[in-house]
Amino acid sequence: MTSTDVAANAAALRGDDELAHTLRDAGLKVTAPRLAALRALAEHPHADADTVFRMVQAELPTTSLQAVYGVLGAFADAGLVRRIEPAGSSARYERRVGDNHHHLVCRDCGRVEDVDCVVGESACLTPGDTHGFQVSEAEVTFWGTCPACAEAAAAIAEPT
Amino acid sequence: MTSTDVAANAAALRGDDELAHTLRDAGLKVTAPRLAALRALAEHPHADADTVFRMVQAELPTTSLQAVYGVLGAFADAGLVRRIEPAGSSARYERRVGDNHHHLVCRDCGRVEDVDCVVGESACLTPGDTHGFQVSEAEVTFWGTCPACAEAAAAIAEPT
DNA sequence: CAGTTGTTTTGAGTGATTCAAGACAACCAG
DNA sequence: CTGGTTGTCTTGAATCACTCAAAACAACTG
Repeated sequence: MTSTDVAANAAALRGDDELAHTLRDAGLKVTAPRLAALRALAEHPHADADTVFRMVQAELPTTSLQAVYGVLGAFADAGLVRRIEPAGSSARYERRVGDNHHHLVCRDCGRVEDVDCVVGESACLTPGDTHGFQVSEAEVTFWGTCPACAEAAAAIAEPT
Repeated sequence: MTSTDVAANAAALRGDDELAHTLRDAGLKVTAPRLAALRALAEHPHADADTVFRMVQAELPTTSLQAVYGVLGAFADAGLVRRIEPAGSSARYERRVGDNHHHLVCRDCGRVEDVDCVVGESACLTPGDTHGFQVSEAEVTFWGTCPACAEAAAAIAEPT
């Protein structure tokens, strides 16, 4: 192990310390796959299970896909991550939780970006007729085309 | 066939006439499974593919599930129905299309109800930061508990 | 009424996710 | 620092919603 490796490792451990606290505070045991999953979600804020799996596997090659599903499920149950399921893509997980933010989804490539609520929350949160439902949350998804896909579409429509 | 059957049949045919127009106007051929699917959607305004399948099958026993998927896909492509995919349930189809209305979904049983947009459409439709996306649509889903599930939960929490 | 085009049937396949059982590891008490 | 308990991970298999493809069939056009 070189000295840079040592430094990188120390930094990773320092980061892991914080992540470990996050896990313990949520009442979850601290394990390597969980720390790796949290790190993966920090790097890819709207990753799907397979993306998390590949990133975890990169450092812990024995990790199974089912373990990742288990980890993500436990995180979601503990309120540590939020699970979103945009129509047409597989489920995505994000650590930004507890604030009422919404999503912008690309119809072509499925890319997801966060957007903050534009109008006041209370207006967003209250439908006119609740049909007797006890409404607990309003989820807003903006559908559109991301810059990359818009460019790609333009290139096809009008080739040079 | 009794006289009431004749009357019912005539009414059904009159109804089918309207449905046939709907299909033709959308550029689709008129077939028995399609008429049956439209009728199923009129009766169950947020039915999933399997529900439509069972209803179509009740009057056309030879109809296959794949035919229903084909029919619903053709309807969606033609803009005749809107396909919604609430997280955690299978895709649902509704004939109410073209107006910007939203949905109320029960977290427990998946029941879906329509709600009209509360705040002005334009406010709903514009996120603060679009991240360069060309935004075309805003989809709002209200999550909550339907009256039946709320009652069931109360009964479990506080048994007599 | 025959031809063309689009639809339906039949049969198989896929991808995301879940279930179950046993091996294993983290955390607590001693 | 060690053993027991509890929760987590591995392995292997199964499910569900949905899609694909080819051939049989039926709706509309002329």
